[in-house]
Amino acid sequence: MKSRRRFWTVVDKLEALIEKGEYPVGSRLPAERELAEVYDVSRPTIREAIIALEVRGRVEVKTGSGVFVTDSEQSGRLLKNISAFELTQARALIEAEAAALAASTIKEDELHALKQTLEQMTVPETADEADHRFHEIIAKSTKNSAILVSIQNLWELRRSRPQIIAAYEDVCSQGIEQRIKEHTEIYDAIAARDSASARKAMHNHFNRLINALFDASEAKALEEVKRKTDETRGLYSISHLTQ
Amino acid sequence: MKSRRRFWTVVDKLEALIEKGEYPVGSRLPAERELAEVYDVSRPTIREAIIALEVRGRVEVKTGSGVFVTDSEQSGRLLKNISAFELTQARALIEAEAAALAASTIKEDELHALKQTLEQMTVPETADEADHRFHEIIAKSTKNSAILVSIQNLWELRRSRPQIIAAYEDVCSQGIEQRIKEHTEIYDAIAARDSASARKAMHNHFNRLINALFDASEAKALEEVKRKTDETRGLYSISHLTQ
DNA sequence: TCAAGAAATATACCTTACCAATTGAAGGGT
DNA sequence: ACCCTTCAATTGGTAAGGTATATTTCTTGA
Repeated sequence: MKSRRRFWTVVDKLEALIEKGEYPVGSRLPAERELAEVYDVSRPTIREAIIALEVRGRVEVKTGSGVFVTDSEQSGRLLKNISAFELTQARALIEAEAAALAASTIKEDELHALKQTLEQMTVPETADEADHRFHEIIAKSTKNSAILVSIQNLWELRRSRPQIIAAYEDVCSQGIEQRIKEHTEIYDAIAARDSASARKAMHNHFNRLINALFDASEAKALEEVKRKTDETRGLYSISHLTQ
Repeated sequence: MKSRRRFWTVVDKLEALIEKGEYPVGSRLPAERELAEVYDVSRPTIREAIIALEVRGRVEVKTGSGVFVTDSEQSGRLLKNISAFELTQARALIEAEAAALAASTIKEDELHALKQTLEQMTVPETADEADHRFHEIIAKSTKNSAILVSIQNLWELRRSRPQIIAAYEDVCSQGIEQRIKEHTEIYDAIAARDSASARKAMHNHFNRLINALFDASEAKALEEVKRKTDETRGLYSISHLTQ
């Protein structure tokens, strides 16, 4: 039941070579016919593999000239090294602005849906999902798809990185009333169409999260690590950005 | 200088049909040979197009059975409908916060590199590239990878959507001195480690861009369209968000 | 009648072989 | 020194046909 299509194996091999630095950024890959011979497949199969790499953004094909390694695999590398602190800070900045914007663009039905998530947040089973929906409704209420996808991307990041999931799990379970209180403050500000307060409330929400993350990591850390953490706490704080 | 490879046009057409609902989620596409006949290309070309769609996650190929439309084209659908206004507003909000953050996290060498881009901006040939680097250096200066990738994603969006490219081209060419002045104000604020001013300067920069975009679209629009544009101008304005 | 197995069919998979279009460099003429 | 032509290398694209796999249809036996 193997039977992966042949070009995928070629894609994997070429991608590995690019990763390894065998084909540096900007360099040209061997000609189609050479690759066909090396990997013992036909030329169309090589073409398919190269198209897959092209769609993935790893290479660029120049007609009559050759296939060249693209620069872009940097962002993929970046994604792997994002910490929970960075993610939270980014969400704080972006979602605070989204909340401020939403305060003036949100519609009644969205406001109603937002209030409903607050109620769902009191039930432990649906709390996490409600949290997600709460932030997503605000993002959608901005009526700006670019902001929405930015926030969705960050959420996806949180969902997909194991280390970040672990970090959040420690934090979310504790302080349920606090969590609801913060979300309620955000809701109230948006419902009152108060952009500045909405921004502040969202900042406050995430600032508490960041500090909770630090506390959690502190609890786990050894003494010498603890000292380092304190030093960098200031770097990821957002409290000084509010006014 | 057209000469896009043939399979891309097939990809576009198939994607459009999927988008349109001609091929609903879960349904099977016509056979290779049929598609080859319909679009008047060879079967390998059809195969290439399908592989591109597969890598993009739009379809799934089942050997011996057919190629089926995949469910998860949601976010891809969103990306297609982002207007230049939305993109600019999103950049305004996010990059303004990035600038505010960078004002307290930027290092001397980054500040130096930032100043260099200002000089390159005076040369028309390198102005656009310098613009890009200017914003990228600020993003990197935040020392937050999540913010960096968010900003990079938005830039990639600007680079890849033809309609957005067109909209920006009309605007960027005009008012070079103004553009440099705005960037200089941003630089000065960051160099002075003044977060609030940096945010304000970045807001100002993008706010001018948004209005220029509206003016450009107004110039092209007919009378009745013009009226509508005026009505929605308030929706994408960010001036009310600054303090 | 119905269910299980076998054959036929439809489909994607992969290859070989060929020609066309584009690029870039080498070479020659001014 | 410069420009133009030519030519080799490369990718772009096509045609035709055999292979492997999945699905459907048909046969056959209980």
